[in-house]
Amino acid sequence: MAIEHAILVALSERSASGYDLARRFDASIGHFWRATHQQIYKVLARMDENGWVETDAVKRNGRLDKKTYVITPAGRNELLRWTREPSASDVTRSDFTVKLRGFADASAIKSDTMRRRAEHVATLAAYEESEQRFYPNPTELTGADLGSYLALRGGIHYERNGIAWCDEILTGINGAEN
Amino acid sequence: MAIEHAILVALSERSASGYDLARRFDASIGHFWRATHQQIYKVLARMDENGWVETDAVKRNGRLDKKTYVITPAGRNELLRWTREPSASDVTRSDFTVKLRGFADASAIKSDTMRRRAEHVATLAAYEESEQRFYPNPTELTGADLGSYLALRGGIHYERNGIAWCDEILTGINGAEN
DNA sequence: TTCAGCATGTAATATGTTACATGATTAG
DNA sequence: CTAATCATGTAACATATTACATGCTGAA
Repeated sequence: MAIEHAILVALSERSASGYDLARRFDASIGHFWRATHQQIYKVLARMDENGWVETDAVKRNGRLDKKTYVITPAGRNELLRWTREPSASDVTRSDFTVKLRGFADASAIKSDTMRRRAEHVATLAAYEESEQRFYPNPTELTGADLGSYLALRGGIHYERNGIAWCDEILTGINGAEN
Repeated sequence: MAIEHAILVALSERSASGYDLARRFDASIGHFWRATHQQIYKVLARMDENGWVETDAVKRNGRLDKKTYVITPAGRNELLRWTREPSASDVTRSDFTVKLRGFADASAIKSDTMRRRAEHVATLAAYEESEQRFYPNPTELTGADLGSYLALRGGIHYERNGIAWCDEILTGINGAEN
């Protein structure tokens, strides 16, 4: 009961095909909810049965129809109902933290930490570019734009935090070596 | 291929029954990897077949044996092998961020944010207490103790970051109201 | 005697991943 | 003409959750 809602949010921003949604999940939404196209197609079919979405199918000689999914009033209603429920706390499953805690090989952990740090730096740069480009005047935002901006800010916080933690890990490991 | 490793880490610290592991997953390890007792029992059975763990079963008249799981050399080997692989980036699935991005009901999001902030504050306090109690001299730590400490530090960073983000969300929503 | 905690598990269901399958269109 | 991108899906498998089932022990 949650990928449905992520899809509803995506469709409330803009109608899309399954393929299109998959790409959007790879890009912005994927930063806090990942989904493959196979899963998206299955869930969309179920949501269609529920009446949360409608399709606008376009025939394509011989091939499967191209479908554009549109959120229905019932879908918007469901999104609203779900928004009003307290949200479950985030389940962060972190292989890396398991590894760190096990500490089976200090030098492997060290190089993994450096690799992760570089990933955080790259993602942060991408987020900051989006921030500058799309939200030059954050204090003037309202509604869905404000929500998207605050979600992006969450990503920025998360990446900065990740970098700081990596630095602390590296300092800790280097200190223990001497 | 990951809850196995979390269990191996737990068992490398200390042998335990399935029930015991479930409790440890509720407590410290559960902060970065959650698992129910049902899942743990199933996975332990598989790990036993793989030879990663051994059981030290105690008969209990009529009832199912009480089993204490012990990590084997093969299990330690597997843990080492896995540690040396680069770790997959964390999959953070955040209902809350989906909600925030959808922004279907500002006042519901506001109260949810306040609730989450309080959770972060409480968890942070618990972590900081552990830090003070168990790691009074962090610069002297080595090996698994250092790993556990750095994992805890990750939790502390995470909670502080969560609080800062909640504050930013609340400021943003309050600003948009005026 | 009742409730919490210890202790083990099965079964059904839901969710998510990986592999496979097909074919058009467009840019180099 | 070849590779990438658009576009849809099925099938098999793996993983995780929820409901159910059982029974002892010790404290209030």
